[in-house]
Amino acid sequence: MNEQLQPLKKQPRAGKAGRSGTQDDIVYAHIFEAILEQRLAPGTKLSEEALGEIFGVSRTIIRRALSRLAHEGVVLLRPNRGAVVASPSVEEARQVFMARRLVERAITELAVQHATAEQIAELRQMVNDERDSFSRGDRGAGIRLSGEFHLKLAEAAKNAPLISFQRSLVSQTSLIIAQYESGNRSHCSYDEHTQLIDAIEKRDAELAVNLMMHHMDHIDSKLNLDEESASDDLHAVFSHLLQTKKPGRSPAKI
Amino acid sequence: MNEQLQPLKKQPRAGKAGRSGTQDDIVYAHIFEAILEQRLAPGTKLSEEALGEIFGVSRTIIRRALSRLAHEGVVLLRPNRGAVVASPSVEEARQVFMARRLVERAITELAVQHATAEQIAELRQMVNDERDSFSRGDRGAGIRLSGEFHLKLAEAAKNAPLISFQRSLVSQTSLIIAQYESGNRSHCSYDEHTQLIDAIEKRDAELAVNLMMHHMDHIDSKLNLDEESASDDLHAVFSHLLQTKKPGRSPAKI
DNA sequence: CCACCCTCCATTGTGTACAATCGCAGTGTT
DNA sequence: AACACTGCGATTGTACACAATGGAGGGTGG
Repeated sequence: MNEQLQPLKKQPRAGKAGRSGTQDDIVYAHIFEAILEQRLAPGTKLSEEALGEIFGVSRTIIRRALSRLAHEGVVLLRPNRGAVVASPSVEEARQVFMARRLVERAITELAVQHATAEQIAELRQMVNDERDSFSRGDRGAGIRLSGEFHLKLAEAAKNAPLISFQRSLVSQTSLIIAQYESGNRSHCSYDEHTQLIDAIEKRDAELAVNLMMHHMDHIDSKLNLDEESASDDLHAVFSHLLQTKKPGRSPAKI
Repeated sequence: MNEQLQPLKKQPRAGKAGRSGTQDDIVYAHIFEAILEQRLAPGTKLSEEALGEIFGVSRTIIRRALSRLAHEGVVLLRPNRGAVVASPSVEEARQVFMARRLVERAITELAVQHATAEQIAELRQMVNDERDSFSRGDRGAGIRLSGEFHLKLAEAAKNAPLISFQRSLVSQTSLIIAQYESGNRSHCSYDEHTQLIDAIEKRDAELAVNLMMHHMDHIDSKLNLDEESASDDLHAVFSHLLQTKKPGRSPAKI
């Protein structure tokens, strides 16, 4: 319980996910990354004091980071009860995916119009990084980089509200993938990302949109969202305990 | 400087925009409403201490409310410099409107599928309130209610991420309308809202979407987004002071 | 007279103490 | 034995004190 990172007071940019300036960004990034890499399982309680001790900052900072994570839907903030890692239900996952299809289509069309050569180069670089991560077997980094690819694409679309929305959707998607992805398959084949970049570079809007939609299909076909897997329905979860002897109210309380 | 609202400690729901429980919601709602009603002009500085004194709470609460407003794009939060009422540029306004078209189309289609009779009744009630506000000449309340109508519609679409995004877009749109709307015309003709509800009730998706798109057209056609109106360009703003005698640099300081 | 710098003040950023709240366990009652 | 109630412990919610930053104004030197 006494371990603590270096106070991270002003180190310009720390380890892996260390972003720009302020402390909350660092805390935010570290927690987010831990969630994506499944070092923090859905439902895990995120105590302010414990986190504060770990990162060497006060609860004030932690609180801001948690608030931001909650706003993006990665963390659930229950009043007076503290924060837990969100555990999206199948229904919530469906809603996120529906919204993403909508946004990704628009983003793709806009990116075809506005992406600069420089941005396209950056996108290619990101795909490389992503491939490296997967070949190293670093699944968490792979999921994260794959998300950052889609976020970068949103930036190429040059529409601030869409970028902000996409950030939230990508975060939640990453969490959903971490939670629901079946087996060990690489979830976001970088090959599709490459093809997509090619289409954008050729300014072929129709092709790019088609590729993106197929990409979306692939992503959610790899998830076990089809009625099975972890359910919120207590009856379903404990159905093996339910004896079908009498249809009375006996199983009502576990 | 000494005036202060009643401490608003635990009054279940105060005045006009008083929402659910906690204090930040109240502060948030009051500031937001003040911005919409143009009692707070774009660019106005929002000092934490001053607001804290006005609402009778500590800076902590104010800070949270401001942070939330900033996240919705209604307030601009400059590090170490404090918060100001956002003053969206023409370009930003365009981006918001583009995103709104996208979202409203999806919301309309989903609402046609999922809206319950009860929700439709609520929507009709909101249109009535909106009409009342405008006939009373209460422009601020009108803009706000009109926004809430679109938000209610989003709720009928039953997609949490879309609702959240729509909330942010509606907030920003309201600010833009307050800032750019030409003259005294009612900006969001409740008539169009009524027609839209009718189409949704008849489950006519195509008609509903068409009406919504026309509605969007109307809204931004009423705005002076076409290069003119309140500009960021100081030279343009103060052009009436510029004497065309000499093209020297004399007018550089007012 | 203008430009630069330096000090001071106002305001925000952060840490921490105290208060309020919730969940849980122990106890008593039916 | 099961339920309800009450007190306790732990954790979050709020306020406030102090530190740090940025801007404005005055002063000095060129």
